[in-house]
Amino acid sequence: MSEATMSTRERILASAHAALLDGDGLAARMSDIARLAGVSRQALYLHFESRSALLVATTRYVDEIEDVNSRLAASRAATNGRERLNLFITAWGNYIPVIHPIARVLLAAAETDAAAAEAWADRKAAVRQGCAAAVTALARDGDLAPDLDERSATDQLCVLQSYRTWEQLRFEAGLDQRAYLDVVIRMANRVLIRH
Amino acid sequence: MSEATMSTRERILASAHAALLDGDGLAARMSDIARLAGVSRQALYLHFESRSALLVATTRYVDEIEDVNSRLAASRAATNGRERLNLFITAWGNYIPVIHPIARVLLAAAETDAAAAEAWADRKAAVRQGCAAAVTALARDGDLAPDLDERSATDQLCVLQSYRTWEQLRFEAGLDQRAYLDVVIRMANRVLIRH
DNA sequence: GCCTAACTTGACATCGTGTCAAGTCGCCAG
DNA sequence: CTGGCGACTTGACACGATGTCAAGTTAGGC
Repeated sequence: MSEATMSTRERILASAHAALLDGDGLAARMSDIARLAGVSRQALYLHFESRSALLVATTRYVDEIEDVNSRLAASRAATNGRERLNLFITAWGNYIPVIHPIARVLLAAAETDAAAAEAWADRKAAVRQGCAAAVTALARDGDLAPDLDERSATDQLCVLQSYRTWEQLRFEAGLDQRAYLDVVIRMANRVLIRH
Repeated sequence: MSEATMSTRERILASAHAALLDGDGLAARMSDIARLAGVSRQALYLHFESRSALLVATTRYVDEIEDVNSRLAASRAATNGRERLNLFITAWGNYIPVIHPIARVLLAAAETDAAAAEAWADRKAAVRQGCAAAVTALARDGDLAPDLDERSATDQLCVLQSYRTWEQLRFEAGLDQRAYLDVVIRMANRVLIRH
């Protein structure tokens, strides 16, 4: 979709996305986004209630153009639990960098804004569902560690799959994306799998 | 130390601590802290350069009155690596709730303020040192999983010990402190220990 | 040619941080 | 006793960001 054919709303979302990608996205102001979109600052408020609402909408917009659903669908095709676990970790783990710039700002907004907090909670619920499905598949195969119930196993997998874990391993430990995936897959397998 | 005998600076720090503990600490304004301390808002700026500087100082203040050092010292007395690992996880894991209200706000400030970011980085470096020491002790005993080097083992332990992991397990998974410790100890043992 | 929806323009309220200058008060040295 | 100093107060102000408001412009459909 070229700039010219996009509706104003779409141009705003695309510009918000761009503003968050670039440099210090956290500092992106409404006026910056408006300038990028080539509209007035007030136009933003005609389409979105508030900065938080715009951030939430931008998150959904990126989910859509990056097609998060089909990325995650792959893991559902796995024939056994262990494969499903690894495919899910890889699919989600490779999506995190894509939404990271937006997630960062959304999370900051969530500290003070209820709508942003809820939007973030939704995402996490979705990830948790994926984790739970992988755990269930493991349990069905008899591969789940015998001291774990599915609930606790899901909690533990969620921690390993979390956005914060990715942030820490990538930026604090200094791993590259490949090494991050290797580490998380290793940890998940040791934590969850019977052996 | 009674209120009356405290220096103004100490009263400000104690009030900042109280303000962050209570309810929505993130919303604590300079004027709230001043009111609690019984001084003018400007007095805060006579003792601290900025809100961030006050937050950083408050963190150190709490570390001091809660004696974080002696809490962590216990694990250094362990006679073997596995004991040291579990003692360290317990000691730090039990300190997290204590600094949590302050850490939350400091972290939020760190998103935009370099001094706050550095203060937080310092804390994490200290935790990492503790993690590294536990890993080294495991390696010396020959208990470290053979596919791990100490560097990567430390990265993995740091994730499990992180403030964010605590937050997620306590507030999102809904575990109580005891269950949190059990989960992290279990994960750390499965991830790190040869078996 | 008129009407309407979408957008612009510019002014304004609000809130929190941080700064400034002048004033007050108690205490200590000479 | 007094003068001065350091610590704190008071009130005003600048600034930057969000969000609101009212009036004006413009392009397209009828």
